[in-house]
Amino acid sequence: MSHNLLQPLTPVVFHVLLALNDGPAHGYAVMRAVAESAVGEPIMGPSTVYGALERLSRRGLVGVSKADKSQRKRYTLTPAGHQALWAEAARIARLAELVQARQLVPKEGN
Amino acid sequence: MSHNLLQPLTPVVFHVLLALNDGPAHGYAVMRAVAESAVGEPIMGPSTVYGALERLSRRGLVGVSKADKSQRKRYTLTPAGHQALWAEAARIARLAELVQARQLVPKEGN
DNA sequence: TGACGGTACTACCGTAACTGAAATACAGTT
DNA sequence: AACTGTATTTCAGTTACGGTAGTACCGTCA
Repeated sequence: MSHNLLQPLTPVVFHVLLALNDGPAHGYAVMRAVAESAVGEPIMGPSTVYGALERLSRRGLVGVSKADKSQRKRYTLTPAGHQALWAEAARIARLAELVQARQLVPKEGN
Repeated sequence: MSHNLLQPLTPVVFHVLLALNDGPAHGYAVMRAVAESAVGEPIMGPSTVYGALERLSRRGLVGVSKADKSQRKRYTLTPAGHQALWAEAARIARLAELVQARQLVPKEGN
């Protein structure tokens, strides 16, 4: 088993993997999905998302393939990518408990 | 309401603020607290923690003062720091729900 | 047809953050 | 005096992030 050596994930990376967890997609679709799941967080422009996809593919967490004859690329979550996402999900769950336990989580409007 | 312009927090920063939430402390104590609350995440050495404290004080999220005649410095969470911590706690809670909703969160040992 | 808006991706580049390694300093013990 | 543990600093290297901007393709609607 052993760990993958990239934890914790940065926000972009997490949202990108989360998007791809719903199935393969091309970059632009990932961008939209990220924009949706990351409401409240600062907007992530193209370079941020595509940059993350690029880095992730270099590290083997996502696979890339030319979709059709168009300019599009199809990004897919690899097993390693799944694992990284799970690990991060677990981390987040742990942090959420921590935060609960200490009774942070205030209401909107401090 | 309005946002503070530094979100999301990086892991170090989050754990540091969390540590200081229990009350003022000096750097070394923060280091130990961080090591404790960040179990499972990669170990953060002195430069990481002190570096974060330094940046946080520059941004006014923590205040610094000389403790006594010793070399120690006393770090305190400012109101802005509290707010940032709350905001991050809220973000984490949101992510945890997201993760729940999508039924990530596997069991230990994948 | 030609302007326009939406889709889809790429390139460049500065800033800032993180982190390892190592050095310093002081206090108390042995 | 050597050693251990506390407490902090410095330095240097890498990487990620994110802005701005540019390319390209497609459909549509006047």
